[in-house]
Amino acid sequence: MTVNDWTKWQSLPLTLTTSVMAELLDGGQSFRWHTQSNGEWIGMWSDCAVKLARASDGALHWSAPTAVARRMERELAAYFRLNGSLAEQVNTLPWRSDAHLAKCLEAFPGLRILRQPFGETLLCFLCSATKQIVQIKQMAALLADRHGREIVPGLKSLPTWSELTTVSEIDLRRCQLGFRARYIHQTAAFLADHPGWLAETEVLPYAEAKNRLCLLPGVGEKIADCTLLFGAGRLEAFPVDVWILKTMERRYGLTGWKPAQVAQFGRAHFGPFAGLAQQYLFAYERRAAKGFVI
DNA sequence: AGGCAGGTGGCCA
DNA sequence: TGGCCACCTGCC
Repeated sequence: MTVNDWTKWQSLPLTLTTSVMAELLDGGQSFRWHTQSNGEWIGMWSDCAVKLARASDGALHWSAPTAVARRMERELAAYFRLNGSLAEQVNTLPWRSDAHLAKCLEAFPGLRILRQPFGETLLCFLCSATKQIVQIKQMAALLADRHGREIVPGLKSLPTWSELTTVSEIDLRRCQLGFRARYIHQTAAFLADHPGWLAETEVLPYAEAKNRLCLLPGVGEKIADCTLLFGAGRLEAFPVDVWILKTMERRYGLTGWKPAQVAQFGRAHFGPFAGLAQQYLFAYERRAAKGFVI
């Protein structure tokens, strides 16, 4: 395939620093973006593929395979949540009375929550248990390469849940999934037995949707919250992982609190966009761990 | 070179 | 309810 099979660059109404762009695309929300040697990013979701480039002034531009180009504008708007006002949502967060939050917001200007396909988000976060981002990305890439479908030559989608029902647990393990293979295999079987279950769950109110997701093998509170936050636009979801647990202890004094208590505190303290706050806190704490800030 | 990693489920008391 | 611990295995 040649460069002519991709559209010319078009403007995406987002302006980001290099590091916020990396945090957005590669900071643990999605595991399907990859940097290329020329600094461009290439990302995939559903049957979409898109390249992103950042101009020196921070403005983002996109290009897509001509085969999927016609609906990309709409797809991009949904994926990057371009219709909701980020500034408005950020402004409702309690940054006025929460100095640490204010610092996090300042450190990652423009960081937002993605709106990824529900089923894929569930799949990726089923892969995420006690794994780092690099490894989760590898699992996802292997799942796509071996069991997904070709979007355009050289780029493959993740398998759908229905496609996963035909994949044995052994073959899943060959995708470096380890003990997660069983969860994914069993979840695929459950979803095959319950047609429409996932689509219904996607549109349920937050608490009900979360309860239902937690019925799936391998899905607990954390993975359910991630799936709802990054894959269903439920910005009130407040996933609590080891990083957030550490942050809430270190910055908010919640020593000895259990994840469920911290989640409840998070939703109460940060409000209807708690998940957005979570992403800023998460990004900040990870950067701090790398030694860039304290 | 080994310990550890964006958790969960299933045991025990 | 609360506190272990096994579960896989490829990176830093």
